[in-house]
Amino acid sequence: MSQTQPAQRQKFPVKADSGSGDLTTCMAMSDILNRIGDKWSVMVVARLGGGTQRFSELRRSIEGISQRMLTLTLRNLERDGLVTRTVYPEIPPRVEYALTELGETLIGPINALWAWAEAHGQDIERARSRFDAAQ
Amino acid sequence: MSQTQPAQRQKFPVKADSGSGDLTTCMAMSDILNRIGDKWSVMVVARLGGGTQRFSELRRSIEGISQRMLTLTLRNLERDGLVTRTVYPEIPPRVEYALTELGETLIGPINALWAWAEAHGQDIERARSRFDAAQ
DNA sequence: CAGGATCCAAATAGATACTG
DNA sequence: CAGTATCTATTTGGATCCTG
Repeated sequence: MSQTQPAQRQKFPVKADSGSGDLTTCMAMSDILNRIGDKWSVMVVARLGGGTQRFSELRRSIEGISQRMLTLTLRNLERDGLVTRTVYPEIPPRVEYALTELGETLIGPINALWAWAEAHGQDIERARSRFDAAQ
Repeated sequence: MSQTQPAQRQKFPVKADSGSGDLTTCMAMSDILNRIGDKWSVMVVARLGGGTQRFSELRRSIEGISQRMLTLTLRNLERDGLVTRTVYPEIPPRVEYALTELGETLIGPINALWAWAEAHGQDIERARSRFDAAQ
């Protein structure tokens, strides 16, 4: 809704040239999905899209996430260069997380997906009920 | 997406108050990600974005997918109303899969993600190496 | 050809306890 | 506060065999 959408000139590699040209893209895609397609990453990125947040703020704002999973999710996002982790050597400790520039570029696509979810969630729900009833 | 049926969406405890309406979207988002964020769904949808395909065509075009996973993935996509399954009573059997209208609407967001993956795959790769080296 | 059924290995997630 | 460390439960995914 608010974020900039990256210009998108590229069509799908559906009609792949028979070369292996977009195998790399497939792999990259698979990779990306393994990263942001997990249970919590998108939620975290979305949250950080609103600005820097501390660990406990994230934990409170993401309903249902366990401490462990938040830690792991943040670690992985940091590893992939999507999130920065800043430790302030105070007592009690304070650690702040923020999106990197790379992380910010993800917000566009995520928003697109978010919008889709918002628009078609009920369609899926209904399709599911119909399908289940038919069994 | 298991041997049994469920693949239930994540249940988020809904706060009574709000006014933010954010939680519903969160639930829907969680839902969507559980569907299309799995290991193969996006690949299958992408493939079907190019038009109707038979089971074995899909299997060949999606490197590394097992028969079982393709079956399960297609079943779930069908259940969610994203894909249609058409059986032709011939011998040997022919089964064709295609996107529904709902499924087609997913292609936009998926393309956005795809483009992102294409554009930033190397960045992630490099960030990862750097992070791992720093440990 | 397009799967269904089983079995098993691996990856993920949650709960709990502990720490600087 | 912001984590680690463990242990366990659940979910996945793959291999293999079987069928109309």
